[in-house]
This record gives sequence, C-alpha cells and structure tokens, in this order.
Amino acid sequence: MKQPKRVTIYDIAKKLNLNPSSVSRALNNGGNVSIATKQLILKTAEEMNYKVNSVAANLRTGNNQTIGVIVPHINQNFFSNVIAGIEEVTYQKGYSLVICQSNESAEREIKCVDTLTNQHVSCIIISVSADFKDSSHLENIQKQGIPLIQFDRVADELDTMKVLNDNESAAMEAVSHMIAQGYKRIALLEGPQNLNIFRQRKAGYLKAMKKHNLPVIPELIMENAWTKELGATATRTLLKLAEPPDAIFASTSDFAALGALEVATEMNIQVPQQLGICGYSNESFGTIANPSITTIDQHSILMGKTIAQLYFNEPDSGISISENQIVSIRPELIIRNSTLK
Amino acid sequence: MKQPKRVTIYDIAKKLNLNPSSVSRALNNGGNVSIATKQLILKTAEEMNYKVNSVAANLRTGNNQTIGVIVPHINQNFFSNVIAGIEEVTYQKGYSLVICQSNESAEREIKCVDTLTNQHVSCIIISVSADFKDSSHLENIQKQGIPLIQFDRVADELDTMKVLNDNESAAMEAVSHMIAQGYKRIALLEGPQNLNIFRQRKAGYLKAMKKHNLPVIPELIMENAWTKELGATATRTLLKLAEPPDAIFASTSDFAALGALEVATEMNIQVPQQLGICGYSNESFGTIANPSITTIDQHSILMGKTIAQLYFNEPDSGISISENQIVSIRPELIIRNSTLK
DNA sequence: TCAATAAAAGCAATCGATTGCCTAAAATAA
DNA sequence: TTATTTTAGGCAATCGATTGCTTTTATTGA
Repeated sequence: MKQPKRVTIYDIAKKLNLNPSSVSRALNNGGNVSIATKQLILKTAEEMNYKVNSVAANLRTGNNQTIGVIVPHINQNFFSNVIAGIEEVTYQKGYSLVICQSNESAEREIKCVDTLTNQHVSCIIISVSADFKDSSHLENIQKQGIPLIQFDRVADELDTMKVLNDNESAAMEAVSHMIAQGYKRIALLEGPQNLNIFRQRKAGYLKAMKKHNLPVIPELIMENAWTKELGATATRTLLKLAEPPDAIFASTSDFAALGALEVATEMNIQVPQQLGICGYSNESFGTIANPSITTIDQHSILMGKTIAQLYFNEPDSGISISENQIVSIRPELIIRNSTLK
Repeated sequence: MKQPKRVTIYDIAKKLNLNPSSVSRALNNGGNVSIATKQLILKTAEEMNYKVNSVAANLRTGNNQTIGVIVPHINQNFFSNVIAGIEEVTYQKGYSLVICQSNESAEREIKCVDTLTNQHVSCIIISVSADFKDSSHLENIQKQGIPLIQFDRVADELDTMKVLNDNESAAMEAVSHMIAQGYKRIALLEGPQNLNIFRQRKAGYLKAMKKHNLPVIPELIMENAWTKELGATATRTLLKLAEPPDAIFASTSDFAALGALEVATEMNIQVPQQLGICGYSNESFGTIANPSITTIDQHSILMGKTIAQLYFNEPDSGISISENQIVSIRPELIIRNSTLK
C-alpha cells in the first residue's frame, strides 16, 4: 500500500495558474484575494480533496494548537474525567490533546515531558506520578517557554498555574461529619506522603481531630493504604487491635474504603453501627455498595474544564483565580449510609 | 511572559563553527561525523538545553510518529481501558497518541477525523459514534493514505483493519448459560441497531433461543435500553407485563443491568430466584452489586494492545489476524450470582 | 483620457531539521 | 613522496504553509 502523494497548495496553485500565496490567503480568509478567485480556490481545493498540512503550518507559525496532558493512568476514573473535561473546552477552541500516561513512574514521566516539549505543544498539563521526587523536568518545561499547568497532584514548590482540590477542607469536613455522628476512634488510611494531596488530607484529618478534642492515636494511622487490597490489609490490622477504631477514613480512595468494607463484612462487623467508613473520590460503585459509601466528590469534569479555561484565560464565572495562578475547587462531601448511625 | 527563543541546531552549529548538517547527524547517530565532534556536539546540545523540534523533523521526513484515536467518550471504562492498552504499546515504540472524543455525535466525529488527517498522523484508530450513519469520512482517511483501524463499533462495509469482539458468540454463550440455569422467558435489552455490536449481540441472543427451542417473544425485546435509566425504564415495563420475563439479558451494558437490578429490588422481585440478570462489559461495580452481576468481559486492555500491535504488524503470539486484516477477540463470560439460581 | 489610488496577485524568505551530493582533509598504499 | 582511498564535514535543496514586500492590474476621480 503506497502512500499516495497528498495535495498541497502548490498543486492547487499550479492547476489554477496562481501563486501558492494566494491559495494560502484564500484558504485562511486572509485579505488580498478577490472574491471570485477565492471562490474558485475553495472549490478547487474541495474537488482535489485538499487537507491542510498542519505540521507545515505549525512550523511556520510556531503555534501548534496542541496541548499535552500527562497523567498517571488514563483509565482511572478521576483522570479520565478530568481529561474529558479538558477535551470539552479545548475541542471548542480547535485545539487537540496529546495524552501520555506516566504509569506512576517518574522515569517515564520524564520521557513524556520530553516527547511533549519536542512537539512544541502549546501547553503541558500534568498530575505527577506517585513516584515523583524531583521537579527538574517540570522546571525544564518552563525554561522552554511552555506554559505549565499542574493539577491535583502537584509539586507545591514550583511556581506554575495550578488547579487543586481543597483536600484539607474536604478531609476536615468528612472527619468532622464522622465525629458529629458519634465516632471517636477514627482511623486514617493514608497515601504516599510525597504527594501533596495525601499530605493535605492527613492534615485535614489531624485538624478535625484536634478541633474536636479527640486524641490522635498513632496506631490508627495506616501508611500507604491506597488500593483496595492495601486498604483491606490495613483494615484487617486495625480491627485486630486491642482497641480497634470505630470508624475509618480512607483518605486515599473509595477503593480503599471498599476494601475496608469488605473486611468488616467478612469479620461480621456492622457498618455503620460498629464501624463507620468514609472514602474519597466518589467512584461509581459508591452507591451500589452495601451500605452505600460516604465519600468526597472532586468534581473531576469541572476540574478538567477549569484547567483548560485557565490556559485560555477564560474561567467560568464563579471560578476565582488567585494572584499566584492557583484555582482551588471545593470538593463536596457526599454523605451516604456507611457513616450514618 | 515572552516566549524565549528556543535553541536550534543552527545555534549549536554556530557556536561550534560547524555546519547544521553535522549537528543533525551527530544527534541522530547518522554517519559522517568523527567521534570527537560528535561527543562535542552532544555535550554542547546538552549544555544549551537543546530539544529537537519534532514539528520541523516531521515536516521533513513526513513521518510524525503520532497516532490518532477517536472514541465516543474518553471517560468510559471500556474506552479508557482500550486507550490505556494502545498507549502501552505505542509508548514503547516512541509514538504519541492524539485523542479525540466524538461525544457520540457524527458531526463531531467528522471534525475529529479532519483534525487528525490535517495533522498527518501515522494512523487513525476509531470506534464510531452511536450517531454514525455514513462512512465517507472514514473512506476519506484511506484516500489520504492514512492507515485506519476500526475497533469494537465499526463500519462493517469498509475494508479496513478491524479489531473486534466476538459479540455474537459472547451473547450466545451468555444466553445459553441463562437457559441452562432454567430461565425460559428471557428478555433482551438492546442498543441502537445502527451499531454493529448491538446487532451482533441481538443475533447471538436470537441464535441461542432458537438453538434451545425457546420462542422469541417480541414484547420481551426492548429497544434502545443502553443506559442505567433506560435499562430501568425498560425493566419496569417488562415486569409489569401480564407474563413478565424470568430473566433479562442487558446486552447493552452493565449499567443497564444495574438499572434492571435496582428496579427488581424496588419491586421486591428476587434476583436471581425470580429474575436472572446478565449485563455486558464487566464494569468494576459488577462484583459489588448485590447480588453480583453476571457479565461479559471484553478484555479491553488486551484489545487496545492488539490494536496497536496490529498497526506495528507485531501481534502477540496467540492473536491471529485474518486475511482481511480482522482480529477477533474472544470475550469472556463471567458468571456471578445474578444468574445463579 | 490620464493620473492617483486601491485591490489583487506574485515573489521570496522563513520556520528547523534532514539528506543527497560534493569537496576537503586525513589516512593508507604504492 | 605521490597517488589513492576513506572519512569528515560543508552546501544547498527540501518538506508545505505563511507572510512582508513588491509589482501588476483594476478602479476611481479629475
């Protein structure tokens, strides 16, 4: 199957005995073409099945109408929703998206950044991998003059545009709700502390406990419990304690919460009566689980839209951008049966 | 914030008093450069923070190492998994992905095709929108000499590479399983019949019924029940019939199955004893629902990988490509409690 | 009818990397 | 030392579209 040669503006120009520049102007609504010839050119281009070569156009104009997105996994609900939100806005603007997944690996993240900078994308949007240690590759993006927007999982120290969830408040609200329901020994399932989001959620948990004068018990804080399996394991450990918790805040995800719920069920512990469970990120299965799982919705699609709007500098009304280019999106506590005594 | 001018091979050449061609050769491991100067060039490039401009390179070589993907929705489990699978392979090959969503709109799908052909991507991978009517935009891709791979939802009549699920067999297997469980009046929730996948699933249903000598009852076949809500509505109608079904095959999705399950629960109808329910596509909530939902797994990540391998002409062992460039992936019936009497 | 002005079209450089071809320099052989 | 072969590096065209500038043509006014 040989690649047939594609039609260029030169072909059109030759056929019509015109100069390529006129063809270009006609196709781009630039001035200096009579209406008659413009019509003729457009008609001929159509007939010859001409398609602009955006690669050439981009090289010339230096503007490639493409935005790069790097996420840990494309197929995770939160990220795919954010991407869908971004796409919704960028599509309207005629931009396309180049998507890469870092697979939670810093090394691969660096390669993704390289690919995108080589392509001279107009902007890079990133949520860093769990493996994230060093931000020099991100600084490099800025050195190349490419606008950088971080979202959700960010390198705090870098001065870039950021779209964040207010994780701390959300966690605080969730824990306060549990306390209001009468839970006192509230365990925390926490995620890798090199990621800002998990640090913030932990901070919210601690603040809520402090505010309501509840003791923070170190053995109730479980590190690195951010998958369903790890959540289950952590829960098993917790429930075997001499003084087990009466509630679990799975700050990492609903998956961890689900793991906890399954272990509780298996151990014949009543949720929410004996054990309250709260997750994070409002996965679709939250309403289906029995009992349904209290969680926090991150407004992921809105987040995606906001990110794109931030780039185009046209935020929705109601979205406020701080002076240092940070947008904070308020997550929403969704109270369901798993924490309602 | 002004765009700092980026370093080019000319800058490197000037600095070293060399010709750009030598720089290019050094960077690309082409011959005709002494080891000493090559080292020097590489070092200098590094120091000057040089990044190749792939736009320029692509224009010259006509090969842009980019693959375009068009799906109805990025954030649907099946599609995001397929994309993740594609990405896994293309990343290894140094290709990047440009992703577009058609939003189930034919009009938008056409625009996506245009964007991608303009970018001269190396290949276009598509699963058509529900709104799909006419395949001229797809033919146009081929006219432009761009390899086209269709997957899952395809235009049958077009002669392109295709990666498909064997929907008919899977549906047949599912319905046969239900029959074996003793269900006799099996209803079908069907999707838009302009999509091949729903036609095939219906065909599988019909074949299974015929094979086991069960009558096909028209009033048990519900059109267009392909969301949770539509599935619920259809189920409500079905269960109010004088002679209601004793099982429902939600051939459209697990979402429809879930809708059915909720209606049954609400009407106090025992699943699976009084009503068997089988879904399609193995959504994550299938195991969580009560009872857990029997479904069909489409091996979506494998499907994505296979698509990419098909493009690179390096299929995994065990994957066979038919002469007309079609790969069929065998879905897997996952039997859970919702159909186990 | 002719000059002055405006509109249309052409010319050629440009974006940055690649590559076939050619020349100069170095290495080898005679 | 000279002739021959390698090797290194330079030159310039090319990919296709865009765009500032110039020239030609058409239009307007006197």
